[in-house]
Amino acid sequence: MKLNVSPDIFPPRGHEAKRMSIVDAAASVFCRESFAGANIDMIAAEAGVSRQTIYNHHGDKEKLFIAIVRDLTERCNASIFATISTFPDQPKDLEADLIAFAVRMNHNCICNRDGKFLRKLIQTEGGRYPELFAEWREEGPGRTWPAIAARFARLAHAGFLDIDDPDVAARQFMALANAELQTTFMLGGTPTEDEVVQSATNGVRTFLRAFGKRQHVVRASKQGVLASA
Amino acid sequence: MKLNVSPDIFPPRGHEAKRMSIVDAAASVFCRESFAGANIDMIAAEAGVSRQTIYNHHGDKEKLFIAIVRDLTERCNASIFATISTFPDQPKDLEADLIAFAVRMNHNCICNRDGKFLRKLIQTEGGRYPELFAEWREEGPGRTWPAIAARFARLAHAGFLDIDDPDVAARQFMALANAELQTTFMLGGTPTEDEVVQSATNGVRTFLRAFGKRQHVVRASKQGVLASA
DNA sequence: ACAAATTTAGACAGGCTTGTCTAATTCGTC
DNA sequence: GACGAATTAGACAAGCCTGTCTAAATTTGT
Repeated sequence: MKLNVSPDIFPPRGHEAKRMSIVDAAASVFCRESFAGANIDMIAAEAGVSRQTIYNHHGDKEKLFIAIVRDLTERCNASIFATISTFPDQPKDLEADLIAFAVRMNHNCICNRDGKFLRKLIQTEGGRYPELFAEWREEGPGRTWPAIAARFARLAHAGFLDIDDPDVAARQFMALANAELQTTFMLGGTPTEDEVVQSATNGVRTFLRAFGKRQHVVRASKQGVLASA
Repeated sequence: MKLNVSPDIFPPRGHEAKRMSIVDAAASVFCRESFAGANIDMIAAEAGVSRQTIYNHHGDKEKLFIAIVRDLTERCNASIFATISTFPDQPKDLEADLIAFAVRMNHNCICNRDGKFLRKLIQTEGGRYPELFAEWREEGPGRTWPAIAARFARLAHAGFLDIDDPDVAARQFMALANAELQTTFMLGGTPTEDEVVQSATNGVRTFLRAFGKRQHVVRASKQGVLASA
């Protein structure tokens, strides 16, 4: 009798462990060397696995690459949705809460390993596998942007922001939060904690100068942001 | 006696023509295939030149690549400075003039051939030649950002904008103007004219909501977004 | 401890690429 | 038209990489 909880077809457990270490190593090597520059021996060495095992698991280099992108897309999406769920729906301090959200977004979805790798692979190999990356576009941006926009719409509806088009606002929010990190991202670098916070702070302040309720709130005297605490 | 005006060592003129077509083709192929995936025969074919000629001109694949990046950096810098010189110092219609400037920036420096190629090469191969791309960073962003910031500072000083930190404002301006084009850029695509104008328009409007001179003057009763129109 | 499945190291053919070389050809100039 | 420089096509060795194959060693479940 099997005590196997998951309905997977793969019998043992070391098998899955190998599979994961292959995927990890492959992502790293494909990012560092590009698809054409990567070779299976590097990946095998970095995964601590023999070359043949990689072929056993994934068939060939191209199938391996596709598996990596699908894997990264899935994991990144999970991170993004998890982070979106921490969006401040009822902020105590709107500025501070949005800054913290922007910083979380950076940490969990953009600057972390998966985020960096996926971004690099899309940029580098996007042209080579149109259908694969079209798939990413639908599953990724196609689903996450509306989710972020919905949160801003709710915040606006609750009276915290003055937004015409939530979709535009969502994209501008992220663009502003990362405005100072663009050059670093271009070169594949990772910004320091301070840089992330700095960029998020400046970005959110500008965002609130544009979309924050101004004197409307104070005008009626009591229904202010602080009142919700 | 030579009538050669330039002090170059290369005698004829067809020589230079070949050199240029090699550089063009190499940029295109390196971008499409990545450094490792590109091969000299492709470049030779696309340049309409024999393989040996490429070796005569550039020595080897790596030297050729470096020459391409230097060449693109130089040309892109020229475009950027030329475009910066069209910044609206004395705007008649601030919003319209800034939108037009943002659109020019996109056309001449980001969506054009050189801009797309240089960006792609930096993203793709940035990690492989740290010194080369450090050089780009100094010559490119290191010089262009301050130039843009200076223009915004002047505009603020002239009373058109309310800006604390011109460097931050410059980065945020560009980030906002391109906010809606990020996904397209990621995949190496070129946005349509409409998309560029749309993104620039939305970006500049938000920028002006944040930094435009507002109702300080009007505060007493007439303050509306519409008042700024 | 045993049997089945998996992994490993290594060898291997086939293909592709770089960079060199040579001999013939073309180009630009006088 | 003639000269010299540049270009061309093609062959070439050397190296690297993919993907397959084998036989041995290891792991896994019972």
